[in-house]
Amino acid sequence: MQNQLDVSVDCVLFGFDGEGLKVLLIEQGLDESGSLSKDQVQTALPGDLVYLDESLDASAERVLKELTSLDGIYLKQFHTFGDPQRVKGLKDQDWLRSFRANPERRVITVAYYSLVKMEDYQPQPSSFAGKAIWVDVNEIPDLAFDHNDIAEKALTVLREELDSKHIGFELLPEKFTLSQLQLLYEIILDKKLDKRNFRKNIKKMDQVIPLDEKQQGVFHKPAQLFRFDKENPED
Amino acid sequence: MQNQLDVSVDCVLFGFDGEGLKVLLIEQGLDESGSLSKDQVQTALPGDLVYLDESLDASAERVLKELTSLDGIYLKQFHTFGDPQRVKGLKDQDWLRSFRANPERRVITVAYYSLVKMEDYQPQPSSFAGKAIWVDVNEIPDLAFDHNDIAEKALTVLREELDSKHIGFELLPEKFTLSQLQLLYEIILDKKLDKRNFRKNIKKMDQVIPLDEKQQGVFHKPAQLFRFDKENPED
DNA sequence: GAATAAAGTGTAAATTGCACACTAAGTAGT
DNA sequence: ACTACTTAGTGTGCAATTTACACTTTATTC
Repeated sequence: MQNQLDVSVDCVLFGFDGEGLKVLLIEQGLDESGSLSKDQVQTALPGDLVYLDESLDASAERVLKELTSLDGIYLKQFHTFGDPQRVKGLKDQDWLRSFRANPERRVITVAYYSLVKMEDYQPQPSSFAGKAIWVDVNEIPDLAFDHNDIAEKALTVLREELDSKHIGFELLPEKFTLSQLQLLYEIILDKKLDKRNFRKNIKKMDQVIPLDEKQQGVFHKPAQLFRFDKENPED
Repeated sequence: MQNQLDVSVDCVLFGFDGEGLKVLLIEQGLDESGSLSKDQVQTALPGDLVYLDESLDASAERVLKELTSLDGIYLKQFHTFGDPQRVKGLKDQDWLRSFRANPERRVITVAYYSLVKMEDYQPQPSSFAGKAIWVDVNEIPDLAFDHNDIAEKALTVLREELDSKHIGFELLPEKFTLSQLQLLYEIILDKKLDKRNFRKNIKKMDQVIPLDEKQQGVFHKPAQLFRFDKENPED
């Protein structure tokens, strides 16, 4: 009595570059020859099959680490996608065959999202067969499988969890100004926030610690820098 | 390139009997002889392997329907459990063998929770090999696999989603009083609520509709009855 | 008709959320 | 050194929401 599906993890990796919210995607060619003709490029979320002796969380961490060589960053399981046709029924089965799944088999995927400081991001070229690219969340192209659905849901969940979990900081550099933080919130939530009210709220959180340091290299009033203290439990 | 895991769904089915919040569990004997010696009984959440051509949601609905023969009731995926040892590494592998999974294989499970009116619950004896029993959430015995973790997480998620999704009503009989509803909320949230404030909040929701009918057979002032209108979108 | 048991109802105070505009501090250019 | 520019930083009043709190009503039972 078995059903024998393949199980993968996919990771929606968010980054922020000061302009827009980005997602990391993998661009992958059809063949291994290295010759990428434009219309044979497939774009997908980073993901991999789960190893037989590895937990789901460990698997997602591994995918993340292969991309960024970073440990201990925010990573959250948010949904499992298991439509029978999500992989099998695709048009371009040739591409599939060369990618990672046997097109005769069904793959369900456990999706995680993750927030990384782009300053820490060090692409590891050899880890995925394709090239890693950052794409603005508003400009995500057609992705493989149901990865557009996965990315969309990740963004929805990020928005829902942003306030309650105070995770926005994870996307900023080590030291940041409150204006940078506010801009990030505005971009994620896709709405303007009032400066004074925003600052009032932030200053209630004692995970946000002012530094004895000011912003440098700007031609206007330099801003106070802050850092985020992960260890300090909020409530 | 395959990993070949088994995938199941497990369902945490909540019910309310006016006293406490209950969970439906399946009691299962070691052998098929029908002779259940007490210490060979295993208790577990209802669940099953996902069929090869069936979506995860459909699979959870099927499990639910096998138990209750009910359709269209609230059912929500809340987490996927995939520790490599969650099934394989158990002590009592003999029992496992007879249950539903090959102990040599790894099973990951997508967990759903669901809310059912106990008045609607009609156990379908033949659908699961074992006997279905309602157990108070505070008195859940040792369950198979990691089912205690699953049940605990389901309860956490139910608490979190109770307010935002207005799903408490799903647990009450067709016609209910506000006191019954308040008691249910108090039990789920495990705290006392203020009667007047509670009623103010409920009366804001236009999904809760007063009936031209009063409670009968009580030795005190009879209460107004209400029903819940699922169709009316809240916001 | 008296006792009992739960239903049902309003108000005031405290808290939180929201809108709103000016001063401060630095840089760049003259 | 002064002016223009640009973003940082700060407080208050009003509205809305949340919280705390106690008595009257309506039925049943004896």
